[in-house]
Amino acid sequence: MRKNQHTRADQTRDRILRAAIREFSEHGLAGARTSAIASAARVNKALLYYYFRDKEALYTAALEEVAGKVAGDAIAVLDLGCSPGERVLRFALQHFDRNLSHHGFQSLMQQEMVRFRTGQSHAMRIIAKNAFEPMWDRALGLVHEGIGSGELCNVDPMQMMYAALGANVFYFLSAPMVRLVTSSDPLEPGPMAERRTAAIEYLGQTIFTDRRRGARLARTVLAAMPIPANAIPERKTA
Amino acid sequence: MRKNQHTRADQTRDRILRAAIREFSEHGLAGARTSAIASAARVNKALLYYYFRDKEALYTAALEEVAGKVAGDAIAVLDLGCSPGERVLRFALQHFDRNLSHHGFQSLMQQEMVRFRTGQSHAMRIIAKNAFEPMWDRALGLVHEGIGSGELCNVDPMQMMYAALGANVFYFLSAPMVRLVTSSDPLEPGPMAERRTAAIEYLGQTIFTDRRRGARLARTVLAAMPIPANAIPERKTA
DNA sequence: TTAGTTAGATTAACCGGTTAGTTAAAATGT
DNA sequence: ACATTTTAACTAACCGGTTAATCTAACTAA
Repeated sequence: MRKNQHTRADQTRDRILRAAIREFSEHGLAGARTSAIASAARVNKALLYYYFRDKEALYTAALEEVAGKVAGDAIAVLDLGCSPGERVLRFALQHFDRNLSHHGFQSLMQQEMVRFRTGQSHAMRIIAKNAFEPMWDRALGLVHEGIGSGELCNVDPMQMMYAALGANVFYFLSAPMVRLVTSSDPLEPGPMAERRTAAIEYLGQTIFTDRRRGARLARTVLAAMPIPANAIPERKTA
Repeated sequence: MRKNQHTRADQTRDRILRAAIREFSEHGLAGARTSAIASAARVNKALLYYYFRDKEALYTAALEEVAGKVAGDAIAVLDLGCSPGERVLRFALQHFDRNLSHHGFQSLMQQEMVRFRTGQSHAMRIIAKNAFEPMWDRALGLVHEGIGSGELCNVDPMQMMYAALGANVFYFLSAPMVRLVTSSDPLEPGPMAERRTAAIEYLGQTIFTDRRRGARLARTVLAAMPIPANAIPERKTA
């Protein structure tokens, strides 16, 4: 079960996968160029087909890699030792931070949702079962537990999740438009940090039965989880 | 300023544009096939190039059409005679309904956001100025007014918008995944109607200073705006 | 008459995928 | 210990299909 052997081959495969994630997230399946992936991975184009059956298999592999990592990180947070309510806050904040530091991942997922909805996608079923179902079950169970113990308000867990995660997705999705329409740039460190704080505080004030406790936990969580560095900076090509 | 002349030419142009919107929203700029657009519009391929310079110009035109319509509809709601708070609720509900009945539009916008963020897109600047800026200014002004009159809670209008619209976008975006992960389908009429109600009621309870008033207005708005028919049904191609 | 439209052939570029071959290192034989 | 064979990793060059876009010539409706 060794996943990351230090052999040269595995390093190469990994380079290809990373390059693929980037290319696909920026251009979609159809728009991505295999030659671009190859050169970004500093590899000959034919080598892509040595490691992966075809373009779509590479795309699927990229998707699974991303989904696996996202779900794995999330589950680690969901299994923390603190109270259910605090874990929900941490979960939401982690989701925000993932958008911030790896928003290529999020683009990839979003594009795949569109692709799947229009009825072309085998990958989705697989990553749903392997990655997202375990995560989702845990998240909903957690909210359930929090409601049971009286910590969280008694609302449909699903609806709570939409509120918690939707605002994050929308913030990053609309950022380019907001930058053009207003004079400030939501992706600049200042506004970003403000929004990050606001999102968690808002959540703390709305999902807890004891608002005061919610506010305090929000502050705790924000203090415990620092703003991550932007791991994969955007390259402005055009 | 006659926009929709009844001449044959304008009808044809319109058919092309509609077909383009659909094709681009389902497959993206790169994935869309001009031949598919032509045949969907029941038109010869050469005619596309009679009306539009090239594929990208057609794409841009499709985007402008969508943006214009969205912003126009939204502004009509924002300029209604009722109180600012009620108009915000109507605005949010309209946004939900647009996702429901024209979610091709939303896909198109989402894809373009990704495209723009990675630095390829002239269209965005144009539609931001012409369509979204007027809409956005009005929406924010409205919230401001509502806060001024004491109807709405004194929170950053922008943050309120993220909460109001984000959950909607995320609901539809995640629907395919949720369908696979849970046993219920968010896009079925039942869950859909439930979510629609929940979203507006939630908003009513969180943005108004007088929660009771918010709840009442939410009911009013829900009663006044019926669930629209799914105007552009999905065709499952694969 | 003329703007709108079709049919279909054609071109040129692009791009996914293949092929045939190279290199390096590990495995094997002696 | 050294020669050899095998295997895995990798590359340069190319092929064939696809696709956007053009052109010509004719047809049709207002």
